[in-house]
Formats: sequence, C-alpha cells, structure tokens
Amino acid sequence: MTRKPAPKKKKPKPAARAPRRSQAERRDETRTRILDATLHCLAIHGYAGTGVAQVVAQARVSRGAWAHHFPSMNALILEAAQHLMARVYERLGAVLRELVQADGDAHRLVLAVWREFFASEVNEVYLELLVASRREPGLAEKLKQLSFTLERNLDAVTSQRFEPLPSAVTEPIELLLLTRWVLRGLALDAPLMPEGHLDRALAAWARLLGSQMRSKSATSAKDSAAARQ
Amino acid sequence: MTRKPAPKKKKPKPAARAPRRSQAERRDETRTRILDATLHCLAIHGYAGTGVAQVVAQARVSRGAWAHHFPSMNALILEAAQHLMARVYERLGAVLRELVQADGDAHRLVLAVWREFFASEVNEVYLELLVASRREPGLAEKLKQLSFTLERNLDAVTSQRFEPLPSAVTEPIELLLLTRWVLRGLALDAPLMPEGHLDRALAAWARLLGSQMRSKSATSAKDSAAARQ
DNA sequence: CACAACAAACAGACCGTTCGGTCTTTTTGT
DNA sequence: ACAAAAAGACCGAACGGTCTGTTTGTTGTG
Repeated sequence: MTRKPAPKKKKPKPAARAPRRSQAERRDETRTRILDATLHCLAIHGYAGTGVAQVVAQARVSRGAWAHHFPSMNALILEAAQHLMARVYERLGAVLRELVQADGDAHRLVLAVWREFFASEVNEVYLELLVASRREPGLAEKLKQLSFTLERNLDAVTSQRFEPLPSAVTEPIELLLLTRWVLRGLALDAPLMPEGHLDRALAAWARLLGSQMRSKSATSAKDSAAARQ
Repeated sequence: MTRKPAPKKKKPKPAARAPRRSQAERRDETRTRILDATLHCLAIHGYAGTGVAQVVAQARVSRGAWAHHFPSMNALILEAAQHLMARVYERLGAVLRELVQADGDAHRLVLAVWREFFASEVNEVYLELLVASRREPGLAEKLKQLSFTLERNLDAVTSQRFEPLPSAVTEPIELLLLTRWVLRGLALDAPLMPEGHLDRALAAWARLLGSQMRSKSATSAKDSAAARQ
C-alpha cells in the first residue's frame, strides 16, 4: 500500500483525486450505495417491504455500516427521499431540454413525460413514499417541500414556454397540473388495464391538451436555461 | 350476504319471541364484523399496518374467532376487497341516481363524484389495495375483475347519458376514464396541497369536461334504471 | 521517516418486540 | 350428545435497534 505524504489542511475538500481512498470517499461511497439501494428496494418491495435486511443486502453493506451512517430506518427513508428529489430534478431537466430543441406538440410532451417519469422506477418510488406519507408526518413534510419547489420551477417554465389557445377554458399552468394527475392515476391503473388501453388513454389526453394550449414559438433558447436548478 | 329471518321448521321450540341467535346468524355477523373492521383498518393504518391484531381489536372479536372464519390474512384481504366492491357499486348507484334526477352539468358531476367517492374512506381503502396489488398477484387479479365489471357498467351509463359537444376532441367514455384518473391523482396529492388549490383543480377539470361533453336531455328516466346493480 | 495513538468506518452477534398462524380449551346452538 | 363457534395461550420467524469487537485511515511526536 502506498502512503500519502502530503499532510493536507484540516477541513479541505479532498480534491476528489486521492490515489488511495480517503475516509471521506469511503464514507460518501457507502452512503450513496445505501441510499441507492434504498430507492431500489422501495421500487421492488414497496415501502413496507423495505427493511434494514433488504437494504443492506441490496447495497452489499454490513448491518453495522448501515447503523454507523443512519440512526434509524425512518431517517434513512427521509434521506432517500431527498436523494430521489435530486434524480427527479435531473430527469426533469433532461426532458425539458429535449423538448426545447425538438419543438414538440402536446402529444410529444405527454409521451415524453410518461416514458421518462411516470413509467420509470422514479415514479414507483415516489408513489410508495406518497402513499406512506399519509401515515408518517415527517415524510409528508419532506414530500411537501419537494413538490412545492418542483411545482414552482414547473410553473415558471410552463408559463414561458406554453400559451393558451383562443378557445381554451383553462390556463397552461393548470393544464400541466392536470397532466400530472392524469398520468399519476394512469400509472396506478396501468397494471390492471388491458393491452393497448394505455396508449389510447395517453393519446386522448394529448388530444385534449393540444386543444387547449400550444407551445410558444421558440423565441430564445437561452431563457429555458433559467428553469434549471 | 342476505340476512335471513330464519323461517325454521325443524325444532318444535322456535320461540318466535326468543331473540336467541341462530348459528348462521352468529357466523354471518362475526364475518361481516371482521370484514368491515378490515376495511376500516385499511383506511386508517394502511395495507401494511393492517394485521390480525388491529382487525380483531377493531371488530372486538377474539383471535380464535378470526382464525375460525379466515384461513389466512391474505384470504381475509381478498374477501375484504370483494366486500368493498359491493360498497362501491352501492355508492356509485346512489350518485348516478342523484345525478339523474338533478340534471347536472359537468361541475356538479365532478363535485359529486369527488365528494362521494374520492374524498371518502372507500377511496382510501381502494388506494391501499391498488398499491399493494403491485406485489400481490392474487390481489391484482381480484382488483382486475372489480375494475373490469365496474368499467363496463360505467361505459353503458355514460354513453346513454352523455353526448360529445360539436367541438369535442374526445368521446365521453374516454372523458369519464380521464376523470377517474384526474381525481385519483388529485386524491393522492390532496394531503400535500395548500388550502384552496383543491377546489381550483376540481373547477378546472369541470370546465374542461364541460367544454367537451354535455348530458343528454333526459329522454326517459326509466332507462337509467338499467344502470343499477 | 517511523510508529504509536486516535478516530472513523465497518462487521456481525445479540435483544426485546411484534407478526401470522396453530394449538387446546371453553362456550353456545341444535 | 354432538358440532359449530369462540377464546386465548403458544410458537417460530422476522423486524428494528443496540452492543461489542475489528479493520482502516489520519495525525501527533520522536
């Protein structure tokens, strides 16, 4: 084993390029391993089925390591929810960026949001947390923050990228909210639905959405950068 | 599940004045007590939190009585789901009958469905079962039957009571499906939403719905009777 | 530079509790 | 008398959380 000669300052960022794994790196890696495993377990086994045993098995980490990093299972869930939030933002940004360059109509928008979010593991996890939050006040508070900031960002990008048609009866902001609810409800029913009904439902909603609003002509692509973060 | 007044003929001492409960009555009563308690526990504690202890405490029935009537917890859940189905049909019939006599527009329809179904305990239970069914194939099969027959009845009454407006882009049947999904997604987000947003969302959807279809002029009230049962 | 001393990260045994399901016993209706 | 119904003790498994012991990286001192 190689020895690290440079005695660094007390609390510096280890510059991310240590030849040997520093303590901070070890810590960070196992933490994210556990958090990722937790999200995966939530998607596979559900909220109630996600226990310490499942998480440490999925993360291939000892029970002691888990206990060293997280005081309780509830705390792990809360941190995992925050971890999930980062993924949601990342994925959302990717979808929006894609829709900016390919000037999409409502159909493309609906399909992209469905495929990238509501038909993905992210939504499975979010659904589990959302249902569980009805009995766990701490989790509910966390999700309230999450959805609040997400909604704010979404409102901003919506009002600058879409405009209502003359015959519309609803604003684009509310239409996007309705889209979220339609797709969420659809994702719940999807496992029970016959083949093909899903695409028909998505198409129906896309038609309805397209009859109410349209995307503004891309005035300046730079503005869309403000939606990030 | 019919309560029989027991026109017994065998024994010479029926004692019409004696309020002594027959075996069949005892059996039926404890069974429904347990089933009702199960649904209530599902609404209060959720699927994972509904165990034998909670059910027997809620039903005020001994553990042995439970074991005598139900072979396992899974079987109890399945029967409770069937029990719930009966309630859903009953409530649905009441809402439809009410809407028939008070010739309602889309706004009244949406509000009635929200209040009578999606904001009630029935939806809480159904949501728990729906989410749990993703990991329990037997439950998923049961719910598939339920939603299938419900959808068939709903389709029939929809196409005979509503007609699309000239400018509509979607059929009433699909609009009603979309309504189900909107309200389901809304019911999920409702606990996290600020005060007042809920009513605005319901109103927005009602406006959208009203711009697509209208109720047929009540041609004959007798036809609506076919929707029941 | 070497090495002791320390602290953080890790590993897994252990404990009290709770769960679903089975058992025996007692009550109740026929 | 007999059988169905009800009551509750009992059991093994699984859970979350705590405990003690071991490894690994960091740091102070000669």
